Amino acid sequence: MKLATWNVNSLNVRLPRVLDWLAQQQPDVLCLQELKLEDHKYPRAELEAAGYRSHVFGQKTYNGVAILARDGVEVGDVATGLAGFDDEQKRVIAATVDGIRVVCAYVPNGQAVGTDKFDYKLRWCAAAEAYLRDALKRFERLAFVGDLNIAPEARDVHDPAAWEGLVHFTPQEREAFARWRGVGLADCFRLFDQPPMTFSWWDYRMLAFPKNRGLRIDHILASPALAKRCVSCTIDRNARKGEKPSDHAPVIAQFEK
DNA sequence: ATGGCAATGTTTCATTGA
Repeated sequence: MKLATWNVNSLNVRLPRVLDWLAQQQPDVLCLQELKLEDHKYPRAELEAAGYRSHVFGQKTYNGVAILARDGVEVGDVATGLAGFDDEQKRVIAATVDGIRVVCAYVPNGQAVGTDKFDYKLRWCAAAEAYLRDALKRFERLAFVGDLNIAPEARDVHDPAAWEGLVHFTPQEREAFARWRGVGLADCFRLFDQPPMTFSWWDYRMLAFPKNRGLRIDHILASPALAKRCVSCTIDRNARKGEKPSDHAPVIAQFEK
């Protein structure tokens, strides 16, 4: 199964690029974040015409997530939000897809250390940990994917010295990511040799993309039973090129049966 | 060879993102 995740930074704006990308990559499952639209404005018909069925948890202006599955791929048990964590922001949708529990998440940005938003991010990450611990008891094959908004290690940051202590690369956030790994999830990208300086997000400003000044903050994490079936994990930086790109690139993992 | 913020709504600026 080919599984991908992509923060599209407005599906309204990005739809043509998403359709192109689906035609080119033909994933079995695509998890989207930052739809920035309500469910009734979701371009369901266009995506169905492209051969994908969608499960959507949308929100106006901010957030919003979806799981798309190629026609013929079985999807069941759709759930939204983090059970037990009261959250007005639409950041999580989960579904069982072809026997794999897929949790599609848009982790809060956190703005800056010391702000309410940073506290919310840390509380959110702790709630996600509890959610994942419970999910791992119920689903042998589990994938936790999305814009997790944390660069887990120095090699995931173009300039770790400059970023140390800044949001996305604070010790507290790295610890939160480590705890997700601690419940039994593997970072699929690091199961393989990777080119150095591979990132999934680049600022729109300051020539960040051409200079490759990015962060690896989009991830596919897998339970032990799923990780051992992972045969590749890559980031498609080509999707960051050209006209009107998202500031994030898709992460793609392939799992054998 | 990439390109020098982008998207949204509160809309001609403010807010948010990362």
